Amino acid sequence: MPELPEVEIVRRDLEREVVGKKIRAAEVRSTRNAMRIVRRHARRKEFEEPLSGARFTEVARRGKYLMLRLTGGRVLVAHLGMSGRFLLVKTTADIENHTHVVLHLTGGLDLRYVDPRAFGMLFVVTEEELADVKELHRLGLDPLEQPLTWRYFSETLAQRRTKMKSLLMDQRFICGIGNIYSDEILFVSGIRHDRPSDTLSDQEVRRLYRAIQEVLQEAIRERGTSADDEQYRDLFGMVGGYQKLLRVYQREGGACRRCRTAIERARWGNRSTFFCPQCQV
DNA sequence: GTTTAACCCTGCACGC
DNA sequence: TGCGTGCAGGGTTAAA
Repeated sequence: MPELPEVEIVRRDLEREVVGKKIRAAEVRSTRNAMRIVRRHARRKEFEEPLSGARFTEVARRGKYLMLRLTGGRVLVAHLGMSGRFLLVKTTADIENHTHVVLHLTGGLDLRYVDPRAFGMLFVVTEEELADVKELHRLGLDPLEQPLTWRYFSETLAQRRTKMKSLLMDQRFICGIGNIYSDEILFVSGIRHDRPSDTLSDQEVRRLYRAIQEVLQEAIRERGTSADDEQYRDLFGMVGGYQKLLRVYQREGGACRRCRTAIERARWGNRSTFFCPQCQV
C-alpha cells in the first residue's frame, strides 16, 4: 500500500510527466465504486467540469496526500488509500479493471486512476478552499517536507504515553508513515512496537529520529515497496524495489538480518506488526 | 488521553 | 472445480 515514499515517487513522476499538460476532458467512469472515489462531490459534473480545459502547474505532497495544482486556481487532491494508483498511458491503451477516473490529456495521453479496493479518494477544490480541507488541516509534520525539529519530536514522545507503533502511524503527529515503514523504522531504531512513547531514553529517541529519515529516503531511492497482493505500481505500472530490502515487514519466521532470530508477528485489531524479539526492546 | 473495534472494499488463501 | 468464509489494510469515528 502506498505510504510516503510511494506517494513521493508518484509526485516526482507526475511533476515531470504532466506539468504543462492540459486536460482535454475529465471522466468519472461508471464502475461500481467510481462515485465512492469522488465521494466528496454529489455529482460527476462537480468533479469533471472544473478540471476540463485546465493545465497542470505543480504537483505537491503532504503526507500521503497529493495536490495537483491547475490553472484557474483549482487543485485536484488525491489520497491513494490502500490500492489506488495513477497510471499514465496512451489514450488507446486498454482500460484495466477498477479504473474509476480518466483524465484525457492533450498529446494522446490518459492519466487514469485505478483502485481495486476503492479506499482512495479524489476531489477538486479551489486554492482558497484547500486551506479548509479538514483532512489536510489535521496532518502533523511531513518528515521530508518540514524536517522534524528535535525539540518537537522529543517533547511529543515524552508528553504522550501511547505505544510507539500507534504514535508513528498517527498522521496528526507525523504524516506519511503507515504499517510497512513504521515496522521498518522501529526495527532500525531497536525499539519494540508496544513500548510506551514516554519510556524512551534520549539515545533511543535520537536513533528513532534518524531512522525515520534514513528509512524513508532509502525507500524512495529504491522506488518504493511493492509487497502486498495489491502491489504498489508507479505511474508507468512498474513495481518498486524496496521489498527486497525489508528487514521485518512480512518476514514472520524469517531470520533477522542482524541477529538471525526468527522475526515475530503481533496483532492488534486487524493490523499486523513484525519485529525482531531480540534486537527490539 | 488512550485503546479497541467497526466500517468501507476487493482479492486471495483456505477448507470443505 | 467451486463455493463460502475469513483476513488484510488506511483512515475515520464511536464506544469503552
